[in-house]
Amino acid sequence: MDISQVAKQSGVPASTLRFYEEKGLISSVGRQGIRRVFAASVMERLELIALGRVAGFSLEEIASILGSEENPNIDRDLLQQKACELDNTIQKLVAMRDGLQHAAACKAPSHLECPRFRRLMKLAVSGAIKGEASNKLVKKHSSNKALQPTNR
Amino acid sequence: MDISQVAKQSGVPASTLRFYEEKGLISSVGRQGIRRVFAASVMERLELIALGRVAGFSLEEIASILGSEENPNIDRDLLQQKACELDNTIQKLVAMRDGLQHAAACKAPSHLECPRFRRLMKLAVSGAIKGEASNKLVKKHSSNKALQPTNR
DNA sequence: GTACAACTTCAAGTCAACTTTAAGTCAAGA
DNA sequence: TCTTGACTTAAAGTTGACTTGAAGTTGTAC
Repeated sequence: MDISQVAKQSGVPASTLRFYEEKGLISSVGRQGIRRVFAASVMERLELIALGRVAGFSLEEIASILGSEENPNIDRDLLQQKACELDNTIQKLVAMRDGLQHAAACKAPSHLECPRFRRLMKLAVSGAIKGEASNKLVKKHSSNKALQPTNR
Repeated sequence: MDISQVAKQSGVPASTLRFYEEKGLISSVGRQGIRRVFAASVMERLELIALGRVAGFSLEEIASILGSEENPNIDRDLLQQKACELDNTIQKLVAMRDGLQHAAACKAPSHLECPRFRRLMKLAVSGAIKGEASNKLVKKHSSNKALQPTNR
């Protein structure tokens, strides 16, 4: 596949594909003349990258999770750790979704005053402020300093 | 509360608090001389903001969800829409978490080759690439240009 | 009453993740 | 052969979310 095919099929702009290649997130199988040639499997990788972004991981983190295309990563501890981080995130988002949903239906003058909303948010919120930094900072920390507790 | 108290208790730097105030995300109840004075309720708001960030919303979106502190937003359609967006995100993240978790335990040489992993990811991934842009770009489009198609 | 730490504003700087631009390369059709 | 259009690189520009710095102000401890 050439870059424009990948771009068309994936919806990811060619400029982004080049950028991702430069960052080591994807790789072309070779060149035809000066032009990149991609394997079909790059599509799957792009989807995983997109997913990782939705999950709040940085490109650098995604790279470390996925490893190189030829020699994929199997750092099981890292995977498990990311799964945990994600699970924490999910729990917050679920509470927030429920909070939003309730707020949309609630007749209280302001959802911030609705006790149900506040209770839901309390659930979601525990540790959210420090939690927010988690995807970014914990990674940073743990790559610098080894096993820090998950709770920050 | 003065800004340093809020900063200390919330973990949010004073510079960020000023930045958030400038952006209309929080507001001080007044000044003592030149210095901001915050109501205790700002803590709750900061937690909601942090949560919104984790959920992948931009500060602008969060502002529109929360409304002003005195006159909070009750655009129920918006809340419902955000709840839906969040639900889509959550579903992807759940599949991804399960995928990561499985990959961490799986004995296949590379998780990209493990059929279970691939099946989980397929679930997560459907629409992830276009989905990723949703929180950011769809908002942009809809505020700039009215109804543009979701695909960029 | 004065020193000074902690606040203030405003402007500029940083960082990640891209996008855009300028200048060049090349395969293919008229 | 010559043009054209899709690719190429390298560098600069953009955006969102902050952070940092410089220069000024002020409440409080001495």
